[in-house]
Amino acid sequence: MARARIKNRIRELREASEMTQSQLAKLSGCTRQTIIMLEQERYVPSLSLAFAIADALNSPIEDVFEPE
Amino acid sequence: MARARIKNRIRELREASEMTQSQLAKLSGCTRQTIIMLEQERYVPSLSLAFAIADALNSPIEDVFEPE
DNA sequence: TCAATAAGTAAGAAATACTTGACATTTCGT
DNA sequence: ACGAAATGTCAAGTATTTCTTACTTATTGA
Repeated sequence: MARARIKNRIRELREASEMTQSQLAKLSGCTRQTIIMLEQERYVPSLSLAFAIADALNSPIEDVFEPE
Repeated sequence: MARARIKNRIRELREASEMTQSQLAKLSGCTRQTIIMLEQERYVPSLSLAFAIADALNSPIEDVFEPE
């Protein structure tokens, strides 16, 4: 559908919380590869993963993700 | 990964805005089928579609979607 | 210098989201 | 009662996300 890109502050918020990629992956129930891909903005996550990550980062979705 | 279900208020908000499924589909850049599936909570949308729909409904994401 | 930890790359498989098209059913105005 | 508009169902195919596995590189500490 060629939908809009979405930027995220995962790395920024993760480092602010002093978490490793592995820790965030575990907390949000995905793999480390997925976190890497997301931090590099190689794809847009599903909404449920977005919620899980926002939760793990103690931030509302809109703080973590932003459409360009 | 067996991620959490997510409830949504798409139908409720769409009807409050007096929009048909087709109109919402067009506005948010997806098909009518997709809107039907989402209203029936048959699957969880991608984050970008979620943003597009929330936008079309003039509501923040957290108002439209909620993890169970 | 060695081992362990953190981050990155890549490729294929599996799962899920999304589209297309065709047809059925309900609702509603005239 | 009729036709049109809105909603729903089904199935098949495409696109995208996510996982798995395996290997690389850099950093740090004992």
